Amino acid sequence: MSEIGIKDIAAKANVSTATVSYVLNGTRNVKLNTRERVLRVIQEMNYKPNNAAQSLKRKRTNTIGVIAEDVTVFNVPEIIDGINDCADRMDMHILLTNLRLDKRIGREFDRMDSYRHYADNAVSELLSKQVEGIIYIGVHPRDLTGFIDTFGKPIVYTYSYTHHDLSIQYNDEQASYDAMAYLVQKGHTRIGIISGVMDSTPSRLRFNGFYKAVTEYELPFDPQLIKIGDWEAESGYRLTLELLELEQPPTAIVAMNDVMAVGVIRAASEKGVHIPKDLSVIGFDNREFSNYLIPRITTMELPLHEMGYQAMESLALLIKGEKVEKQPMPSCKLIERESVAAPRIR
Amino acid sequence: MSEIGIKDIAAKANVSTATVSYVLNGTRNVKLNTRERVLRVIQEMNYKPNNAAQSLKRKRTNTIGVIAEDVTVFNVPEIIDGINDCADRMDMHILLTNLRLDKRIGREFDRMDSYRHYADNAVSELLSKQVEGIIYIGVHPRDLTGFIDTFGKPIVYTYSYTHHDLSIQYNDEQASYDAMAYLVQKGHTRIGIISGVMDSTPSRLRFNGFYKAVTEYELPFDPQLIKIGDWEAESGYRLTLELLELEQPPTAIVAMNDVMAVGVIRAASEKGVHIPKDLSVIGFDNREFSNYLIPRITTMELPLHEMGYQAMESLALLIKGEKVEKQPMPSCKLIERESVAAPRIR
DNA sequence: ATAGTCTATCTAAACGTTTAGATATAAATT
DNA sequence: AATTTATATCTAAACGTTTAGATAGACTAT
Repeated sequence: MSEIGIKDIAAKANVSTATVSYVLNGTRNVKLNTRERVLRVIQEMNYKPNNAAQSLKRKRTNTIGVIAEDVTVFNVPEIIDGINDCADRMDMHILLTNLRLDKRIGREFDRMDSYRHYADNAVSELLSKQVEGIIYIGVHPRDLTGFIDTFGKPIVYTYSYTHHDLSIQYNDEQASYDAMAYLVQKGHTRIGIISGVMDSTPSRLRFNGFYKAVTEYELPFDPQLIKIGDWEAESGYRLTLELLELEQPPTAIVAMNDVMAVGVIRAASEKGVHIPKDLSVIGFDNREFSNYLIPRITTMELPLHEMGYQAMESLALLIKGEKVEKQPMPSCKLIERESVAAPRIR
Repeated sequence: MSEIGIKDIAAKANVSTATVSYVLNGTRNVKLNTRERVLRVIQEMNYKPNNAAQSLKRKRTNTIGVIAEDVTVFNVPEIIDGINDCADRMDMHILLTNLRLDKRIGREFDRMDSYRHYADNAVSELLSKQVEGIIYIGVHPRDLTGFIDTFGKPIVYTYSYTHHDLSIQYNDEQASYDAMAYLVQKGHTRIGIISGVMDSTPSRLRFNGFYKAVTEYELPFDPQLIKIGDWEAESGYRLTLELLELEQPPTAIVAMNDVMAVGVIRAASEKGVHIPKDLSVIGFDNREFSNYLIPRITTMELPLHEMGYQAMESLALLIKGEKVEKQPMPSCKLIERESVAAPRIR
């Protein structure tokens, strides 16, 4: 702790501590003369108010907790950046807790009790730290809601699908629809889909967008074109091979993430199928590598920064006790690169 | 704030607040009987000590500040993960500040005063928040040292080269040497280098490792094989083209980062040079995409987690006022993949 | 000149803990 | 039984701010 306190300033400036506090916070008028004197002393002595004391008295910490399931997952830093960006403007600070879920309890999540244990702990510590609210970044927030509500602190979720009022998400259905629309506009009608695991909400939503496009554009619907992947590159590879072996292969493939798109490229390159001349590919996520592959992948960028920003905005509103009306979901943005072209005329 | 305080617990459990505090902190003996009673009441009322009050009295916040120049830079989250991992074990919390340097003042850093402004602000706020120390993650920490030392709080730098005692870095020279040694062991003697920008310390250190290997293994030294890049893919592309046009082109290339290695691959693929049969490539960083390219790039992985962990460990020591003896630098690890093979016999 | 208004500053209590020292009770020693 | 020692608990001050209410001085309106 800095050893010098408001008393030292008051003494040296020949005023009461109250006056010092007033110039610091601007809560009452202070004569220009004395204000300047106080400010000078503060400067000279390098005084910084003790935030612990302030928080105690003010009953406000200006701090929120951010719980991330794993900060090293690709989309998390960008979200944090968005949160931070907004927090900065509102003079809020971020107490970060990284659950390290994958590393601690493995990828299986078979032991949800263990997950709850870590999550509860994190929340508990943050609450004790007097955070004014919490933002949760991750895909496994179930059950957390009830727990936190016990303490009457607001919480908002990002990057996760909860039934909780405040779950900030991007418009997944629209994104998928837009990807299809883009391909249709390029002239494609036989479009293959490689999905993520079926029990994930993004997969389902993206299918919705897909079907919506199929019916709206009156595309011929062929169930053979729909392949269930698992988000990993290998599944993209394997399923593309299957797609290419079809009697009438698709002229374009939508992979529900860039990682699987990598598999598509690998399969195509092995089979001598040229991308984009023989086959167009669209990915999702705009992962950095998507710009480094040959060809550079056209992909749907997720509005991560915006999501973080919006989450912080909503949380701030909740903290102030204001109603937060549902905002429009931030939407994805198509990044056009080299992996899409018009289909060959046969 | 949770409305219930230690007084409420004390009242309901028929003891003084002191006793409650003792059972909470274990600072004095409390009869088993009463301890249990107090604990029960605490449970029932869902009481969490007010951390602001605790900090104020204890003069300890158990909080450190982490300043990142940009959390979205690829290596930062992993470092934060390491810090967090260690902090967890020591019951320390992390107050995160993201400078967003690139986004705020552009990539030029021509306005270092502006940088100082943001950095100073961040430090100032953290100090006011009573952090017990600071970890700085970034490459531009100059001048910060003096500023913080003013307040007598310890600071440790990561991922940056300072003359400050406590700058946690990995062994760059060794990494470069190891990369060379690996290629030599595969049979290469004509090895091209594509460096990062010359005025960066990593570039210089990696050159040192390179020269060390050249002399130790008595490789023929040809200045034509040394190309100065700028960390970007395009430079890797352009310089590889130059290298391939040499009368006697190299049989292997070390690119000082994976991004430039992408350029190497692009150039090779355009020229019909097969990797790894005709040309071997090693990158640095083990970026995620390096595993998705064709071929998968063999690369040097940076010990980011370990650096973060070590930074936190050292900081904790400093906070306790203990001397921290210089630890051995964490070293990089070669990730063997598909981009290196023995050179063709001609 | 007197009362009323403003303005600038001060006094002192409060925020919710921790903790040194006081006190009361029980156990051990004589 | 009287004294000492050990154990369990209590009392109250302190941590460094903020802020309601008091006070004093200067200005305004009568």
